[in-house]
Amino acid sequence: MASLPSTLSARIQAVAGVDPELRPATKPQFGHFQSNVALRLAKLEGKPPREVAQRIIDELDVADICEPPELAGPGFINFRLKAETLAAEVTDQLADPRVGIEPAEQVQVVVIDYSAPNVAKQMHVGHLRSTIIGDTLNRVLSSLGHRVIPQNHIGDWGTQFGQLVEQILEEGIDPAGLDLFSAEDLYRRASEHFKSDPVFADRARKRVVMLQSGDEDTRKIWRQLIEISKVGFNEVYARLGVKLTDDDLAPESSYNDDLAQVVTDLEASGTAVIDQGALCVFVEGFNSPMIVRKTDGGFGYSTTDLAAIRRRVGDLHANRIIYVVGAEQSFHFDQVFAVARKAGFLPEDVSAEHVRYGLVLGEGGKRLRTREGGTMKLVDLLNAAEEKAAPAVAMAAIKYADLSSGLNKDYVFDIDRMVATTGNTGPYLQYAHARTHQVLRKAEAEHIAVPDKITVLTEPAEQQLALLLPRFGEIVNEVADTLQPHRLCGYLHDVAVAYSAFYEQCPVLKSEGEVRGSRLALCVATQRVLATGLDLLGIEAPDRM
RNA sequence: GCCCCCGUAGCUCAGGGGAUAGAGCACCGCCCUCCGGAGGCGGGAGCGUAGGUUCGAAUCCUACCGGGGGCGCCA
Repeated sequence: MASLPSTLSARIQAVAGVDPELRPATKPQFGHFQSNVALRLAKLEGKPPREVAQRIIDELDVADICEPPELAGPGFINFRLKAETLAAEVTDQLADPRVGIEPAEQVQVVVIDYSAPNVAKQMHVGHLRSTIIGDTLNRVLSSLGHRVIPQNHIGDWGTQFGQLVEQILEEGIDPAGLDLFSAEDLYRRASEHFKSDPVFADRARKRVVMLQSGDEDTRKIWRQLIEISKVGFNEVYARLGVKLTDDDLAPESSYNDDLAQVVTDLEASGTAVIDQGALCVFVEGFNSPMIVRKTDGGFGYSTTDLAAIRRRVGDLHANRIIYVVGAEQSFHFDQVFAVARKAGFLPEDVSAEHVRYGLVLGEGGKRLRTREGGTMKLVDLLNAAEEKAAPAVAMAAIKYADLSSGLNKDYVFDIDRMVATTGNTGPYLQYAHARTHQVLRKAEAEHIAVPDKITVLTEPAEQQLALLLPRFGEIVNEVADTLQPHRLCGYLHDVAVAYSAFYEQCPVLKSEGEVRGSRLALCVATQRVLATGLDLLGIEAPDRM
């Protein structure tokens, strides 16, 4: 079924001949929708804009869905929907089990790479962004019917594990008894030991080789470190309510066996060449090559990422691959994608997108780094939030604070602002949702039936709300296309504001007859949009707070 | 040096070429005999600079200034 705006848009286009660029009105006094088509046509036709607009209005036949269009300002055409048209639109949405989210015409397999914490280290605030942005994209794309395959690319490989294992052996620690707190302390000790003691450093390097060559004792300790890390990660995922499970783990180490083949293929095809001792891929437009095999014969993370792309395309059959990784990796991913295209690992019909989010900055806009002492563990943030509010509300505050601003911008970390429960926040949306339930609960207690139709929309506050609700599906599509969750946040905030205004200005239970019934139905419609929208953001929508 | 991102209110942020640039926080003043005040209403204050494209620019282009990030063997 064509949406109302698209129907209206088509009618205007039939008369004007071009896309009317129908937009929601910028102000209530301009009606519900506006078009600037006359302003653009005026130049072509060599006539005054208002004259062009008037001609369009005269020829336009929209009397069945709109009040008479109005000519305004320099040549805008303003449209005000008939109340019954608006009511029918919301009623349709009310009857739709999907709340207006239209299933995608082309179902895709979408791989989303997100979270990616490091083994034997606690997650920090930077992981928060990747985790919850990825979780939201997962939910949004899934809601449209796409098959989403999360990939949690945990850091379980590399030279640091030689240091860790060696330190464990030296201290005689049972790694199974560690948790992420003590593992991170161990990590620090191992790192310092490595720098200060050449003998230890040498043993650590040899231990890396043992790990890589599959020495069983070394592998056993390594596996235990991974196990205790998974426990820690899963605790955080559970608290955050994100959907990641152990089934989604795609650790770096899982690509080890593919790396040699990747490199062999690159070399065989002539894509990679030896330069200064290292095997490199040069791609036009990049001022440095990608090193796929180091001079010492080892592989770096670029090679791992190429192997991951191959698996995602070849085994997982991805149509779209999304990486939720910090903006500082932009060059890396641009290069990985370019090399993968050049090597034929990434076919033209598979898209690869880097959802880059800004750095987490501390006070004063300085980069927040563990080494600088400005340590903020993710669990500390969660704990701080839960000191101020119940868990569901605290998580809503944190998630919304993170999701509601644009991604491609550095991010000033302010714990007090993040856990605020007033203003444009997650709790505000939850509160609006709880208020819809409050009204409906009372209606039920008083045995007042809730109709399944919106019939009366006379008050401006009712109309504003009714105008907003049916846009839900369109907004979800926008998020799926642009991968910008903050658009959904902004929309839901608008809905919550509109509901608050409605709530203040339009008594529901105190009104009577058809008006009361219609307003109750509007409460249900609002409740469903807020609950569904919050769910897409991974935010709980309690019935009461 | 080269490349990328970002400069909007005191602070943190929205603004898909269109009408008088919007929120929140903070500050000031109001609103509970009225379905829950985690709320609502009102107030002051802003597009880094200079050009250009356009009927129209916060938005597109160029230069400059300022901040951040990145640039062959860490991941």
